Amino acid sequence: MSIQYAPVVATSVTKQIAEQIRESIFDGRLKADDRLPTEHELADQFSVSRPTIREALKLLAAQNLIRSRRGPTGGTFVKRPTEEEARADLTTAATLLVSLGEFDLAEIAEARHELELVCGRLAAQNRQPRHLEQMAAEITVQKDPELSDEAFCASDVRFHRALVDAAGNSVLGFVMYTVIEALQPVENMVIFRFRERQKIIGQHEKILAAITDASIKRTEKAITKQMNYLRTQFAAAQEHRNRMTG
Amino acid sequence: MSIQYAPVVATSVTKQIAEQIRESIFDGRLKADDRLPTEHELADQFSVSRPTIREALKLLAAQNLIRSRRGPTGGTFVKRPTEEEARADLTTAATLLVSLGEFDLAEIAEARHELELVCGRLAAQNRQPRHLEQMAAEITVQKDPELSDEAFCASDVRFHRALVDAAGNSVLGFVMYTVIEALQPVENMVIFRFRERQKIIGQHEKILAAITDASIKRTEKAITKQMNYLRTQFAAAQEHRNRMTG
DNA sequence: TAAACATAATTGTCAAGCAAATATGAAATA
DNA sequence: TATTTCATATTTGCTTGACAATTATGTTTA
Repeated sequence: MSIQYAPVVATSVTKQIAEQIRESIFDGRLKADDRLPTEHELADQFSVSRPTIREALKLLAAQNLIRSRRGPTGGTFVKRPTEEEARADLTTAATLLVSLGEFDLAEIAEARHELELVCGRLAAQNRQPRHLEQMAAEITVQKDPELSDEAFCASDVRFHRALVDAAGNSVLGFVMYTVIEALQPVENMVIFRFRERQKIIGQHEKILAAITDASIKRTEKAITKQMNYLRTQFAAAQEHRNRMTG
Repeated sequence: MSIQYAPVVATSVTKQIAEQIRESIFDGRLKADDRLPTEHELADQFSVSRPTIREALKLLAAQNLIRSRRGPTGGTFVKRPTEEEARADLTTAATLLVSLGEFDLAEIAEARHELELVCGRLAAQNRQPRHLEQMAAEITVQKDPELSDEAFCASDVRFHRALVDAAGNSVLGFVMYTVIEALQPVENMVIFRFRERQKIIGQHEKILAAITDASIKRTEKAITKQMNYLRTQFAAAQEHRNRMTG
C-alpha cells in the first residue's frame, strides 16, 4: 500500500487506526480489492502490537469495509460494498431509527403521502411500458384469493416500488425504497388487521390507470385516495394501541 | 449477567461470540445499560482467550451496541444508540451509497427540488416563530462578507434544515436531513466553484418571506427558483467534469 | 503426466503480563 | 470535624511472543 499515515495521538489507538484506514478507503487511496499490508506490517507501520491492529480491523470488518483470508495469497482486502449491500445498510439504519424514534403514525402517513405524490407526478410523466406492466402484474397477483397475507403485503410493496421506479429518478427511488421498507412493519400491521384487499386493489387499479394515461391530476387524486385510506387505518390502529396500553 | 451461552462451534470464533452477544441484546436478555461480565470472565465463559473476546466486542462496538469504560466501576455496557447516533449511521450509509452509486447530478437536483417543495408547502402551513427566527438568523450570518466558504456552506445547510423543521414532520425531516447531508459534497462543490453568494442569499430571503406569509404558492415559486439555479450550476459542474475527464 | 507432499505466507488464537484510568476508602491535614 | 490527599483495587487498553489453521506454490514421486 505504501501510504503514509499520520502518527497516532490520543484517545483509543485502536479507533484512531481504524479511522485512518477508513479514511484512506473513502478518499480513494485504497480502492476496492486493494490488499492492505499484512497485520504484522501494519503493526510495524503504526508502531502498535498485532492484537491492536486486529481490533482496528474488526471495527472496519463490522462495517463491511474489509474482508480477510488466510494463506499465502490471503490477507486483508478492501471490500467496497455493492450498491445492494449499501442499500441494505441504509435500510437497516432507517429501520433502527423507526424502531427507536417514536414516530407518530400520523406523521408517517403524511410523509408517505407527500413522497408518493411526488413519485406519482413524475411517474405520470416518465413511466415506461415495463413499469406499467409490472404494476399490472402485481395487481393480478393481488387478486388471487388464495394469496397469503404475507404474499399480499410483498406484492403491495412491489407495486409501489414499480411506481417509484416509473418516476425515473434513482435518488428519489432510494429515498422511497428506504421509507417504504422502514415503514413496512407498521403498514403490514394495517393490512393484517383490516384485510380489505378489494379496496386496496381498486385503489391500485385507479393509480395505474391514471399513470398509464399520463394524467398528473388523476394520479394525484388516486394516490391521495389510497393514502387517506391508509391514514384512517393508521388512526384506527393507533387508537387500538392506545386502548391496549392505556 | 448470568446468561447461558451455547458452545461455539465453527467458522470464526470471534464472529460467533459477537453474534451470540448481539442476539442476547436484541432478544432482550441484555437491556440498555446492562453490564456485561468483565473481559476475563467472558473469556472464561466462552473458553477463549481475552484478545478473542476483545475482537468480538470490537465488532459490536463498531455498531454502537456497546461502550466500555475503564476502572473499578467500569466494564462493558449495552448501549442503545441514541436517536442522534442512529441518524448519523443513516447519514453514513446514505453518503456511502451516494459515493458509489453513480447518481446523475440532474437526478440529484430534481429529487432535491421535489423534496424541498414538499417541505416548503408544509412549512408554509405549520411554521412556528422559532423556525422563522432561525432562518432569519442564518441569512444574517450569510451576509457577513468575512464568512469563509466552509462557514457559508454550513449556514446554508442550517437554513434548509430550519425550513425542513418548519414543515413539522419528523419522518420527512429525517429523510431530508439525510438527503441534504449526503448530497452536501456535491453542493459544496457548486458553492465553492461559483461563489454567487448574493444570489443565494436573495433566494433565501424570498423563501423566508413566503413562508412567513404562509403563502404556499409563493413558497413553491421561491424554492423552485433556487432549485433551478442550483440545477444550472450542477449542469455547469457536470459539463466541467466531463471536459476534465473526456 | 498426474498425484501426493513439503513449504512458506498469512490470518486466527492463545498466554501472561504491564500500563492507564478511575471509583473507593483510608490517612493526613486544616 | 471537614476536606483534601493518597494508596489501592478493579477493569479496560495494549504489548510481546508464540503456536494453530488455512492455502497457494513448487517439488518430488508413482
